[in-house]
Amino acid sequence: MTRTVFEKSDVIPLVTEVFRELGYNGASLSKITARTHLSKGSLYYFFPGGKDQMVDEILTHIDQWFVKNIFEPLEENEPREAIEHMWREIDAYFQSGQRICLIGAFALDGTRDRFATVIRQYFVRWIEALSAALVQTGISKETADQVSEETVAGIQGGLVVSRALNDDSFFERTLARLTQRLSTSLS
Amino acid sequence: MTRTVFEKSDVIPLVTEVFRELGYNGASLSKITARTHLSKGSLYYFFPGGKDQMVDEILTHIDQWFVKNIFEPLEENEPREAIEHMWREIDAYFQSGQRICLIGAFALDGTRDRFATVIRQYFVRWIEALSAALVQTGISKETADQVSEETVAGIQGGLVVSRALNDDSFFERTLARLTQRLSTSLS
DNA sequence: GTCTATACAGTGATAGAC
DNA sequence: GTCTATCACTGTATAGAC
Repeated sequence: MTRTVFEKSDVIPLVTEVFRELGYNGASLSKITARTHLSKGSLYYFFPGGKDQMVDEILTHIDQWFVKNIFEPLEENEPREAIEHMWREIDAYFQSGQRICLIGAFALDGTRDRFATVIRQYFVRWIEALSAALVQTGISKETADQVSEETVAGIQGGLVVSRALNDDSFFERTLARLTQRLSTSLS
Repeated sequence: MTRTVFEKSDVIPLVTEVFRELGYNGASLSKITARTHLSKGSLYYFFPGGKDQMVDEILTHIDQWFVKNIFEPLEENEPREAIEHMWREIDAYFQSGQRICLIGAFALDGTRDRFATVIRQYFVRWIEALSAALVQTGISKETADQVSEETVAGIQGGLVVSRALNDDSFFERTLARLTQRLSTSLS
């Protein structure tokens, strides 16, 4: 009889995937226990506040990942390099379109209002960080804002349609088009 | 004591808005009864198959609307005119971003697998109809396909981010950018 | 075509043993 | 930090009166 002992840092990624696949309401406690192999007791040990606390921590966790791996590099590093880095990270993170953006999905859901601040901040910071990097390369603030909005929305749209078609290549093509548009606006 | 009597054609739009706001799992029968002022009994009279039948008919209803108002015009009318017509209809349909695309939202949800065929077909036909119209204007099939994919994904992304930011103007700007891109590729 | 009453499974949450 | 047992409640669905 094996007995696995977890810490919270192990649990969050597990629970995240359940919400990503099933959405807020679809991810019932029994579904979560089934897929994580953690009992309700254990789940409530880690998250006394229940599902709301789970989602709160999940969103914070995702946000932190993006801050560290995408936003801060855009804000602090050499801009052209940081932008190339962003494309590689995004493709890897969304697993070429197989993985959706939980924050984007929650934005469409009735879930939005409950977590409005985190959801909003995530997109605001992404767009602003990208725009600031573009300005650094010498293009105008106006163009930079436009291109940034187009890029971030384009990624989200690529995820939606890629999943609707059940075709990863759609996301890949979307990423390729957006990358090219962005580098065109740089030169 | 007023007593309202409905037919199915009255009921579908009402129920649609509940699913649009709350998602498949969020739209419980009690929420639906509360917002439509129809009892469970009446709901099951119209949809004996329960929620699944509701969603089936809702998606078909939405699809038919798009076929009639967007896809067929693109396929049959003068292409430039049909494309301009599409932009106007899309802006009105999504109420400048206040209304989400239910089919897109379901694509992100665990709901996708249950209604995979309708969801897929909707996007396939939209992209193909738009591409065909573009080819009619004389541009190459390759470019037309690219621009069509970019446009349809862009609209979806605009809806996601607009709702995440709780800012209708984001959707309006997205539509404006996409319109311009599209007309640029025409000339 | 409307409704209420009812059945019964699944839900989120808690208590307490190990 | 793990688990099972149990709670009140909400979920979908059905039956039958009007």
